[in-house]
Amino acid sequence: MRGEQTPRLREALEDDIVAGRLRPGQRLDEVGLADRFGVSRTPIREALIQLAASGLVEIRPRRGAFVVLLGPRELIESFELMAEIEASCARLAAQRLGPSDRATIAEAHAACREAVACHDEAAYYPANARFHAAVYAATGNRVLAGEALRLQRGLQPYRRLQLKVPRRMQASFAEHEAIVEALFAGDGPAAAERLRAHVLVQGERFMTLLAALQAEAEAEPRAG
Amino acid sequence: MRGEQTPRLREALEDDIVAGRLRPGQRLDEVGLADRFGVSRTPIREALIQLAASGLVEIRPRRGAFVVLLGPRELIESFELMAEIEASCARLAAQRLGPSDRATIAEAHAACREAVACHDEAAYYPANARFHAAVYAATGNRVLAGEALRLQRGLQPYRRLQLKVPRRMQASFAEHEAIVEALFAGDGPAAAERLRAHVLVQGERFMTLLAALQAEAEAEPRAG
DNA sequence: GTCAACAATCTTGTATGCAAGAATTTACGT
DNA sequence: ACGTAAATTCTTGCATACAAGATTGTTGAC
Repeated sequence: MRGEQTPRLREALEDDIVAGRLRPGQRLDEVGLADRFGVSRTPIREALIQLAASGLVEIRPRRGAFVVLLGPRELIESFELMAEIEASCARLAAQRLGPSDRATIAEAHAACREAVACHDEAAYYPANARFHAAVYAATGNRVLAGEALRLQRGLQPYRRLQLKVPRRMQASFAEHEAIVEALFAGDGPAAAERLRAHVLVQGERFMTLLAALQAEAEAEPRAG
Repeated sequence: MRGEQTPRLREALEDDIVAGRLRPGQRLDEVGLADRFGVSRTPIREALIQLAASGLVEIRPRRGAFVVLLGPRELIESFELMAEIEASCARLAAQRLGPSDRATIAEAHAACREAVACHDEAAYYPANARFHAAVYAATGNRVLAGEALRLQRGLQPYRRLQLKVPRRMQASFAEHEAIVEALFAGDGPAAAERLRAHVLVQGERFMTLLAALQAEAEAEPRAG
Protein backbone atom coordinates (compact mmCIF):
# COMPACT_ATOMS: atom_id res chain seq x y z
CA MET A 1 0.00 0.00 0.00
CA ARG A 2 3.09 2.15 0.06
CA GLY A 3 4.53 4.05 -2.90
CA GLU A 4 1.37 3.84 -4.94
CA GLN A 5 -0.69 6.76 -3.74
CA THR A 6 0.44 9.48 -6.13
CA PRO A 7 -0.09 7.45 -9.34
CA ARG A 8 -3.44 6.23 -8.08
CA LEU A 9 -4.54 9.76 -7.22
CA ARG A 10 -3.32 11.11 -10.54
CA GLU A 11 -5.30 8.51 -12.44
CA ALA A 12 -8.40 9.00 -10.33
CA LEU A 13 -8.33 12.77 -10.79
CA GLU A 14 -7.54 12.40 -14.47
CA ASP A 15 -10.55 10.14 -14.92
CA ASP A 16 -12.75 12.57 -13.02
CA ILE A 17 -11.65 15.43 -15.24
CA VAL A 18 -11.79 13.58 -18.56
CA ALA A 19 -15.15 12.04 -17.69
CA GLY A 20 -16.49 15.46 -16.75
CA ARG A 21 -17.17 14.72 -13.09
CA LEU A 22 -14.82 17.60 -12.35
CA ARG A 23 -15.79 20.54 -14.52
CA PRO A 24 -13.39 22.92 -16.29
CA GLY A 25 -12.76 25.94 -14.11
CA GLN A 26 -13.54 24.09 -10.88
CA ARG A 27 -11.20 24.61 -7.97
CA LEU A 28 -9.37 21.60 -6.57
CA ASP A 29 -8.90 22.06 -2.84
CA GLU A 30 -5.92 20.15 -1.48
CA VAL A 31 -7.34 19.35 1.94
CA GLY A 32 -10.72 18.50 0.47
CA LEU A 33 -9.17 16.01 -1.94
CA ALA A 34 -6.90 14.68 0.79
CA ASP A 35 -9.92 13.99 2.98
CA ARG A 36 -11.88 12.48 0.12
CA PHE A 37 -9.10 10.06 -0.81
CA GLY A 38 -8.00 9.41 2.75
CA VAL A 39 -4.41 10.55 2.26
CA SER A 40 -2.35 13.55 3.28
CA ARG A 41 -1.84 16.66 1.18
CA THR A 42 1.58 15.58 -0.04
CA PRO A 43 0.59 12.92 -2.61
CA ILE A 44 -2.37 15.10 -3.63
CA ARG A 45 -0.02 17.98 -4.38
CA GLU A 46 2.29 15.73 -6.38
CA ALA A 47 -0.62 14.35 -8.39
CA LEU A 48 -1.87 17.87 -9.09
CA ILE A 49 1.58 18.94 -10.28
CA GLN A 50 1.64 16.01 -12.68
CA LEU A 51 -1.82 16.85 -13.95
CA ALA A 52 -0.76 20.44 -14.42
CA ALA A 53 2.18 19.27 -16.50
CA SER A 54 -0.06 17.12 -18.67
CA GLY A 55 -2.32 20.09 -19.24
CA LEU A 56 -5.46 18.99 -17.43
CA VAL A 57 -4.99 21.24 -14.41
CA GLU A 58 -3.72 24.76 -13.96
CA ILE A 59 -1.86 25.70 -10.79
CA ARG A 60 -1.91 29.38 -9.96
CA PRO A 61 0.82 30.11 -7.42
CA ARG A 62 -0.56 30.69 -3.94
CA ARG A 63 -4.09 30.54 -5.35
CA GLY A 64 -4.61 26.81 -5.78
CA ALA A 65 -5.27 24.27 -8.52
CA PHE A 66 -8.11 24.49 -11.05
CA VAL A 67 -9.40 22.17 -13.73
CA VAL A 68 -8.11 23.77 -16.90
CA LEU A 69 -10.65 25.91 -18.66
CA LEU A 70 -9.43 26.62 -22.17
CA GLY A 71 -10.55 29.91 -23.61
CA PRO A 72 -11.91 30.08 -27.18
CA ARG A 73 -8.53 31.03 -28.58
CA GLU A 74 -6.68 28.27 -26.76
CA LEU A 75 -9.31 25.77 -27.85
CA ILE A 76 -8.95 26.69 -31.50
CA GLU A 77 -5.18 26.52 -31.21
CA SER A 78 -5.31 23.18 -29.41
CA PHE A 79 -7.53 21.65 -32.07
CA GLU A 80 -5.21 22.97 -34.75
CA LEU A 81 -2.23 21.38 -33.00
CA MET A 82 -4.18 18.15 -32.65
CA ALA A 83 -5.06 18.27 -36.35
CA GLU A 84 -1.42 18.72 -37.33
CA ILE A 85 -0.20 15.90 -35.11
CA GLU A 86 -2.91 13.56 -36.31
CA ALA A 87 -2.18 14.42 -39.93
CA SER A 88 1.45 13.51 -39.34
CA CYS A 89 0.38 10.26 -37.71
CA ALA A 90 -1.83 9.43 -40.67
CA ARG A 91 0.90 10.06 -43.22
CA LEU A 92 3.46 7.96 -41.35
CA ALA A 93 0.93 5.24 -40.53
CA ALA A 94 -0.03 4.90 -44.20
CA GLN A 95 3.62 4.32 -45.04
CA ARG A 96 4.41 1.88 -42.26
CA LEU A 97 1.18 0.08 -41.49
CA GLY A 98 1.80 -3.51 -40.41
CA PRO A 99 -0.73 -6.38 -40.45
CA SER A 100 -1.47 -6.11 -36.72
CA ASP A 101 -1.91 -2.31 -37.01
CA ARG A 102 -4.36 -2.92 -39.84
CA ALA A 103 -6.30 -5.33 -37.65
CA THR A 104 -6.40 -2.97 -34.69
CA ILE A 105 -7.61 -0.08 -36.83
CA ALA A 106 -10.20 -2.24 -38.55
CA GLU A 107 -11.45 -3.47 -35.19
CA ALA A 108 -11.83 0.02 -33.72
CA HIS A 109 -13.48 1.15 -36.94
CA ALA A 110 -15.95 -1.74 -36.70
CA ALA A 111 -16.77 -0.74 -33.13
CA CYS A 112 -17.56 2.77 -34.39
CA ARG A 113 -19.78 1.34 -37.12
CA GLU A 114 -21.60 -0.73 -34.52
CA ALA A 115 -22.20 2.33 -32.34
CA VAL A 116 -23.52 4.31 -35.31
CA ALA A 117 -25.86 1.47 -36.27
CA CYS A 118 -27.23 1.41 -32.73
CA HIS A 119 -27.39 5.21 -32.49
CA ASP A 120 -25.39 4.71 -29.32
CA GLU A 121 -23.41 7.90 -28.70
CA ALA A 122 -22.15 6.64 -25.36
CA ALA A 123 -20.47 3.74 -27.16
CA TYR A 124 -19.21 5.83 -30.08
CA TYR A 125 -17.25 8.11 -27.80
CA PRO A 126 -14.68 5.53 -26.54
CA ALA A 127 -14.67 3.64 -29.86
CA ASN A 128 -13.73 6.88 -31.60
CA ALA A 129 -10.89 7.45 -29.13
CA ARG A 130 -9.66 3.91 -29.77
CA PHE A 131 -9.79 4.43 -33.53
CA HIS A 132 -7.62 7.52 -33.32
CA ALA A 133 -5.25 5.83 -30.85
CA ALA A 134 -4.89 2.91 -33.26
CA VAL A 135 -3.75 5.31 -35.98
CA TYR A 136 -1.19 6.85 -33.61
CA ALA A 137 0.16 3.40 -32.74
CA ALA A 138 0.38 2.42 -36.41
CA THR A 139 3.08 5.06 -36.93
CA GLY A 140 5.45 2.73 -35.08
CA ASN A 141 6.74 5.86 -33.35
CA ARG A 142 6.02 5.53 -29.64
CA VAL A 143 7.16 9.04 -28.77
CA LEU A 144 4.84 10.52 -31.39
CA ALA A 145 1.99 8.22 -30.36
CA GLY A 146 2.47 9.14 -26.69
CA GLU A 147 2.33 12.83 -27.51
CA ALA A 148 -0.82 12.38 -29.56
CA LEU A 149 -2.48 10.43 -26.75
CA ARG A 150 -1.60 13.11 -24.23
CA LEU A 151 -3.12 15.83 -26.39
CA GLN A 152 -6.19 13.69 -27.03
CA ARG A 153 -6.75 13.30 -23.29
CA GLY A 154 -6.38 17.03 -22.76
CA LEU A 155 -9.13 17.77 -25.27
CA GLN A 156 -11.48 15.02 -24.15
CA PRO A 157 -13.33 17.17 -21.58
CA TYR A 158 -14.29 19.47 -24.45
CA ARG A 159 -15.00 16.86 -27.09
CA ARG A 160 -17.73 15.32 -24.97
CA LEU A 161 -19.89 18.41 -25.41
CA GLN A 162 -19.42 18.25 -29.12
CA LEU A 163 -21.12 14.91 -29.64
CA LYS A 164 -24.36 16.71 -28.92
CA VAL A 165 -24.10 18.35 -32.32
CA PRO A 166 -26.88 16.76 -34.41
CA ARG A 167 -25.85 13.95 -36.71
CA ARG A 168 -22.20 14.49 -35.79
CA MET A 169 -21.71 10.80 -35.10
CA GLN A 170 -22.76 9.77 -38.59
CA ALA A 171 -20.62 12.45 -40.21
CA SER A 172 -17.66 11.48 -38.06
CA PHE A 173 -17.98 7.85 -39.06
CA ALA A 174 -18.19 8.70 -42.75
CA GLU A 175 -14.97 10.66 -42.39
CA HIS A 176 -13.35 7.71 -40.62
CA GLU A 177 -14.30 5.52 -43.55
CA ALA A 178 -12.50 7.78 -46.00
CA ILE A 179 -9.48 7.91 -43.71
CA VAL A 180 -9.31 4.13 -43.40
CA GLU A 181 -9.56 3.79 -47.16
CA ALA A 182 -6.58 6.10 -47.71
CA LEU A 183 -4.60 4.45 -44.92
CA PHE A 184 -5.13 0.92 -46.20
CA ALA A 185 -4.31 2.05 -49.74
CA GLY A 186 -0.98 3.36 -48.43
CA ASP A 187 -1.88 6.87 -49.61
CA GLY A 188 -0.10 8.95 -46.94
CA PRO A 189 -0.91 12.44 -48.24
CA ALA A 190 -4.62 11.67 -48.67
CA ALA A 191 -4.85 10.05 -45.24
CA ALA A 192 -3.09 13.03 -43.68
CA GLU A 193 -5.34 15.55 -45.39
CA ARG A 194 -8.53 13.70 -44.48
CA LEU A 195 -7.56 13.22 -40.87
CA ARG A 196 -6.50 16.85 -40.57
CA ALA A 197 -9.86 17.96 -41.93
CA HIS A 198 -11.66 15.49 -39.65
CA VAL A 199 -10.06 16.98 -36.53
CA LEU A 200 -10.36 20.57 -37.67
CA VAL A 201 -14.05 20.24 -38.44
CA GLN A 202 -14.53 18.80 -34.97
CA GLY A 203 -12.87 21.91 -33.56
CA GLU A 204 -14.94 24.22 -35.72
CA ARG A 205 -18.25 22.56 -34.92
CA PHE A 206 -17.29 22.58 -31.30
CA MET A 207 -16.55 26.29 -31.40
CA THR A 208 -19.92 26.92 -33.01
CA LEU A 209 -21.61 24.98 -30.24
CA LEU A 210 -19.56 26.80 -27.61
CA ALA A 211 -20.54 30.17 -29.03
CA ALA A 212 -24.20 29.17 -28.91
CA LEU A 213 -23.87 28.00 -25.31
CA GLN A 214 -22.14 31.20 -24.29
CA ALA A 215 -24.73 33.38 -25.97
CA GLU A 216 -27.38 31.39 -24.13
CA ALA A 217 -25.55 31.79 -20.82
CA GLU A 218 -25.27 35.55 -21.29
CA ALA A 219 -28.92 35.90 -22.17
CA GLU A 220 -29.91 33.97 -19.05
CA PRO A 221 -27.29 34.71 -16.40
CA ARG A 222 -27.38 33.10 -12.99
CA ALA A 223 -24.96 32.58 -10.11
CA GLY A 224 -22.74 29.46 -10.21
CA MET B 1 11.35 34.77 -0.55
CA ARG B 2 8.32 32.56 -0.09
CA GLY B 3 6.51 30.68 -2.83
CA GLU B 4 9.35 30.90 -5.30
CA GLN B 5 11.54 27.94 -4.49
CA THR B 6 10.04 25.27 -6.74
CA PRO B 7 10.08 27.38 -9.94
CA ARG B 8 13.60 28.57 -9.17
CA LEU B 9 14.80 25.02 -8.61
CA ARG B 10 13.07 23.78 -11.73
CA GLU B 11 14.74 26.41 -13.86
CA ALA B 12 18.14 25.85 -12.28
CA LEU B 13 17.98 22.11 -12.82
CA GLU B 14 16.61 22.57 -16.32
CA ASP B 15 19.51 24.86 -17.18
CA ASP B 16 21.98 22.38 -15.72
CA ILE B 17 20.54 19.56 -17.81
CA VAL B 18 20.15 21.50 -21.04
CA ALA B 19 23.62 23.02 -20.70
CA GLY B 20 25.10 19.60 -20.08
CA ARG B 21 26.32 20.23 -16.54
CA LEU B 22 24.12 17.33 -15.52
CA ARG B 23 24.74 14.44 -17.89
CA PRO B 24 22.06 12.12 -19.30
CA GLY B 25 21.78 9.04 -17.12
CA GLN B 26 23.09 10.81 -14.03
CA ARG B 27 21.23 10.21 -10.79
CA LEU B 28 19.65 13.18 -9.04
CA ASP B 29 19.78 12.63 -5.29
CA GLU B 30 17.05 14.50 -3.45
CA VAL B 31 18.98 15.21 -0.27
CA GLY B 32 22.10 16.12 -2.22
CA LEU B 33 20.17 18.65 -4.31
CA ALA B 34 18.35 19.90 -1.21
CA ASP B 35 21.70 20.55 0.50
CA ARG B 36 23.18 22.14 -2.61
CA PHE B 37 20.29 24.56 -3.01
CA GLY B 38 19.75 25.10 0.70
CA VAL B 39 16.13 23.96 0.74
CA SER B 40 14.24 20.93 1.98
CA ARG B 41 13.43 17.87 -0.08
CA THR B 42 9.85 18.99 -0.71
CA PRO B 43 10.45 21.69 -3.34
CA ILE B 44 13.20 19.56 -4.87
CA ARG B 45 10.74 16.71 -5.31
CA GLU B 46 8.17 19.03 -6.85
CA ALA B 47 10.73 20.44 -9.27
CA LEU B 48 11.83 16.94 -10.25
CA ILE B 49 8.23 15.92 -10.91
CA GLN B 50 7.81 18.90 -13.21
CA LEU B 51 11.04 18.10 -15.03
CA ALA B 52 9.91 14.51 -15.40
CA ALA B 53 6.69 15.73 -16.98
CA SER B 54 8.57 17.95 -19.41
CA GLY B 55 10.69 15.00 -20.41
CA LEU B 56 14.09 16.04 -19.06
CA VAL B 57 14.08 13.71 -16.07
CA GLU B 58 12.89 10.18 -15.50
CA ILE B 59 11.56 9.17 -12.10
CA ARG B 60 11.73 5.47 -11.37
CA PRO B 61 9.45 4.66 -8.44
CA ARG B 62 11.38 3.98 -5.25
CA ARG B 63 14.64 4.18 -7.22
CA GLY B 64 15.08 7.93 -7.62
CA ALA B 65 15.29 10.54 -10.37
CA PHE B 66 17.69 10.40 -13.31
CA VAL B 67 18.54 12.79 -16.10
CA VAL B 68 16.77 11.28 -19.07
CA LEU B 69 18.99 9.20 -21.28
CA LEU B 70 17.20 8.60 -24.55
CA GLY B 71 18.09 5.35 -26.25
CA PRO B 72 18.79 5.28 -29.99
CA ARG B 73 15.22 4.33 -30.82
CA GLU B 74 13.70 7.06 -28.66
CA LEU B 75 16.11 9.59 -30.12
CA ILE B 76 15.16 8.72 -33.68
CA GLU B 77 11.48 8.89 -32.76
CA SER B 78 11.91 12.20 -30.93
CA PHE B 79 13.66 13.78 -33.90
CA GLU B 80 10.92 12.50 -36.18
CA LEU B 81 8.28 14.06 -33.93
CA MET B 82 10.25 17.30 -33.86
CA ALA B 83 10.51 17.23 -37.66
CA GLU B 84 6.76 16.78 -38.03
CA ILE B 85 5.95 19.58 -35.58
CA GLU B 86 8.41 21.95 -37.18
CA ALA B 87 7.09 21.13 -40.64
CA SER B 88 3.60 22.04 -39.44
CA CYS B 89 4.95 25.26 -37.97
CA ALA B 90 6.63 26.14 -41.24
CA ARG B 91 3.51 25.55 -43.31
CA LEU B 92 1.31 27.61 -41.01
CA ALA B 93 3.94 30.32 -40.59
CA ALA B 94 4.28 30.72 -44.35
CA GLN B 95 0.53 31.31 -44.57
CA ARG B 96 0.22 33.71 -41.65
CA LEU B 97 3.55 35.49 -41.42
CA GLY B 98 3.13 39.05 -40.16
CA PRO B 99 5.60 41.93 -40.59
CA SER B 100 6.96 41.61 -37.05
CA ASP B 101 7.33 37.83 -37.46
CA ARG B 102 9.30 38.49 -40.66
CA ALA B 103 11.57 40.87 -38.78
CA THR B 104 12.17 38.44 -35.89
CA ILE B 105 12.99 35.58 -38.26
CA ALA B 106 15.27 37.79 -40.37
CA GLU B 107 17.06 38.96 -37.23
CA ALA B 108 17.66 35.45 -35.90
CA HIS B 109 18.76 34.36 -39.36
CA ALA B 110 21.24 37.24 -39.50
CA ALA B 111 22.64 36.19 -36.14
CA CYS B 112 23.19 32.72 -37.55
CA ARG B 113 24.95 34.18 -40.60
CA GLU B 114 27.19 36.21 -38.32
CA ALA B 115 28.12 33.13 -36.30
CA VAL B 116 28.92 31.18 -39.48
CA ALA B 117 31.08 34.04 -40.78
CA CYS B 118 33.03 34.05 -37.52
CA HIS B 119 33.22 30.23 -37.36
CA ASP B 120 31.76 30.69 -33.90
CA GLU B 121 29.90 27.51 -33.02
CA ALA B 122 29.21 28.71 -29.47
CA ALA B 123 27.27 31.63 -30.95
CA TYR B 124 25.54 29.57 -33.63
CA TYR B 125 23.97 27.27 -31.10
CA PRO B 126 21.65 29.82 -29.38
CA ALA B 127 21.10 31.75 -32.61
CA ASN B 128 19.88 28.55 -34.24
CA ALA B 129 17.50 27.93 -31.33
CA ARG B 130 16.19 31.49 -31.69
CA PHE B 131 15.68 31.02 -35.43
CA HIS B 132 13.58 27.93 -34.91
CA ALA B 133 11.64 29.58 -32.06
CA ALA B 134 10.90 32.54 -34.34
CA VAL B 135 9.31 30.18 -36.85
CA TYR B 136 7.18 28.61 -34.13
CA ALA B 137 6.00 32.03 -32.99
CA ALA B 138 5.17 33.07 -36.55
CA THR B 139 2.42 30.45 -36.67
CA GLY B 140 0.38 32.72 -34.41
CA ASN B 141 -0.59 29.55 -32.53
CA ARG B 142 0.73 29.82 -28.99
CA VAL B 143 -0.26 26.30 -28.00
CA LEU B 144 1.59 24.88 -30.98
CA ALA B 145 4.57 27.16 -30.41
CA GLY B 146 4.71 26.18 -26.75
CA GLU B 147 4.70 22.51 -27.62
CA ALA B 148 7.47 23.01 -30.16
CA LEU B 149 9.58 24.90 -27.63
CA ARG B 150 9.11 22.19 -25.04
CA LEU B 151 10.26 19.50 -27.45
CA GLN B 152 13.18 21.66 -28.56
CA ARG B 153 14.34 21.97 -24.96
CA GLY B 154 14.06 18.24 -24.44
CA LEU B 155 16.36 17.52 -27.38
CA GLN B 156 18.86 20.27 -26.60
CA PRO B 157 21.11 18.05 -24.41
CA TYR B 158 21.59 15.81 -27.43
CA ARG B 159 21.87 18.49 -30.11
CA ARG B 160 24.90 19.99 -28.44
CA LEU B 161 26.95 16.91 -29.31
CA GLN B 162 25.87 17.13 -32.87
CA LEU B 163 27.47 20.49 -33.60
CA LYS B 164 30.79 18.68 -33.48
CA VAL B 165 29.96 17.11 -36.82
CA PRO B 166 32.35 18.72 -39.31
CA ARG B 167 30.94 21.59 -41.39
CA ARG B 168 27.51 21.00 -39.86
CA MET B 169 27.16 24.68 -39.07
CA GLN B 170 27.60 25.78 -42.69
CA ALA B 171 25.24 23.10 -43.95
CA SER B 172 22.66 24.05 -41.33
CA PHE B 173 22.82 27.70 -42.30
CA ALA B 174 22.43 26.89 -45.99
CA GLU B 175 19.30 24.93 -45.14
CA HIS B 176 18.01 27.85 -43.08
CA GLU B 177 18.47 30.10 -46.09
CA ALA B 178 16.27 27.86 -48.25
CA ILE B 179 13.68 27.71 -45.48
CA VAL B 180 13.55 31.49 -45.10
CA GLU B 181 13.20 31.87 -48.85
CA ALA B 182 10.16 29.59 -48.93
CA LEU B 183 8.66 31.19 -45.82
CA PHE B 184 9.00 34.73 -47.11
CA ALA B 185 7.58 33.65 -50.48
CA GLY B 186 4.52 32.31 -48.67
CA ASP B 187 5.20 28.84 -50.03
CA GLY B 188 3.89 26.72 -47.16
CA PRO B 189 4.47 23.24 -48.61
CA ALA B 190 8.05 24.03 -49.65
CA ALA B 191 8.84 25.59 -46.27
CA ALA B 192 7.37 22.59 -44.47
CA GLU B 193 9.30 20.08 -46.58
CA ARG B 194 12.58 21.94 -46.19
CA LEU B 195 12.24 22.36 -42.44
CA ARG B 196 11.24 18.73 -42.04
CA ALA B 197 14.32 17.62 -43.94
CA HIS B 198 16.47 20.06 -41.98
CA VAL B 199 15.44 18.53 -38.66
CA LEU B 200 15.53 14.93 -39.89
CA VAL B 201 19.03 15.30 -41.26
CA GLN B 202 20.08 16.68 -37.88
CA GLY B 203 18.69 13.56 -36.29
CA GLU B 204 20.35 11.27 -38.78
CA ARG B 205 23.73 12.93 -38.52
CA PHE B 206 23.39 12.84 -34.78
CA MET B 207 22.64 9.13 -34.82
CA THR B 208 25.73 8.54 -36.96
CA LEU B 209 27.81 10.45 -34.45
CA LEU B 210 26.23 8.57 -31.59
CA ALA B 211 26.97 5.21 -33.19
CA ALA B 212 30.60 6.24 -33.62
CA LEU B 213 30.84 7.35 -30.00
CA GLN B 214 29.29 4.13 -28.75
CA ALA B 215 31.61 1.99 -30.87
CA GLU B 216 34.50 3.97 -29.43
CA ALA B 217 33.21 3.50 -25.89
CA GLU B 218 32.87 -0.24 -26.36
CA ALA B 219 36.34 -0.55 -27.83
CA GLU B 220 37.79 1.32 -24.87
CA PRO B 221 35.63 0.52 -21.84
CA ARG B 222 36.19 2.11 -18.47
CA ALA B 223 34.23 2.50 -15.25
CA GLY B 224 31.94 5.49 -14.95
C1' DG C 1 37.27 -18.51 -3.90
C1' DT C 2 32.63 -17.62 -5.08
C1' DC C 3 27.86 -17.26 -4.26
C1' DA C 4 23.99 -16.52 -1.38
C1' DA C 5 21.57 -14.85 2.50
C1' DC C 6 21.09 -11.66 6.15
C1' DA C 7 21.80 -7.30 8.36
C1' DA C 8 22.87 -2.48 8.44
C1' DT C 9 22.28 1.70 5.88
C1' DC C 10 20.38 4.71 2.68
C1' DT C 11 16.65 6.78 0.10
C1' DT C 12 12.26 7.45 -1.17
C1' DG C 13 7.16 8.11 -0.17
C1' DT C 14 3.82 9.93 2.92
C1' DA C 15 2.27 12.39 7.11
C1' DT C 16 2.39 16.32 9.93
C1' DG C 17 3.69 21.01 11.51
C1' DC C 18 4.33 25.84 10.78
C1' DA C 19 4.66 30.36 8.58
C1' DA C 20 3.34 33.62 5.03
C1' DG C 21 0.20 35.20 1.49
C1' DA C 22 -4.84 35.30 -0.11
C1' DA C 23 -9.64 35.54 0.76
C1' DT C 24 -13.31 36.88 3.58
C1' DT C 25 -15.62 39.17 7.01
C1' DT C 26 -16.35 42.86 10.02
C1' DA C 27 -16.07 47.38 11.63
C1' DC C 28 -15.60 52.15 10.85
C1' DG C 29 -15.92 56.47 8.42
C1' DT C 30 -18.22 59.27 5.19
C1' DA D 1 -26.24 52.90 3.05
C1' DC D 2 -22.03 52.23 0.73
C1' DG D 3 -17.20 51.94 0.33
C1' DT D 4 -12.81 51.11 2.42
C1' DA D 5 -9.64 49.28 5.59
C1' DA D 6 -8.26 46.25 9.20
C1' DA D 7 -8.50 41.81 11.29
C1' DT D 8 -9.58 37.08 11.14
C1' DT D 9 -9.66 32.88 8.81
C1' DC D 10 -8.27 29.86 5.28
C1' DT D 11 -5.00 27.80 2.11
C1' DT D 12 -0.88 27.14 0.13
C1' DG D 13 4.37 26.44 0.25
C1' DC D 14 8.06 24.66 2.61
C1' DA D 15 10.28 22.11 6.52
C1' DT D 16 10.59 18.21 9.30
C1' DA D 17 9.46 13.44 10.93
C1' DC D 18 8.82 8.67 10.20
C1' DA D 19 8.08 4.22 7.95
C1' DA D 20 8.79 0.95 4.17
C1' DG D 21 11.33 -0.59 0.22
C1' DA D 22 15.95 -0.60 -2.06
C1' DT D 23 20.86 -0.90 -1.81
C1' DT D 24 25.05 -2.25 -0.07
C1' DG D 25 28.22 -4.64 2.79
C1' DT D 26 29.32 -8.54 5.53
C1' DT D 27 29.31 -13.08 6.97
C1' DG D 28 28.82 -17.80 6.32
C1' DA D 29 28.50 -22.05 3.70
C1' DC D 30 29.70 -24.84 -0.14
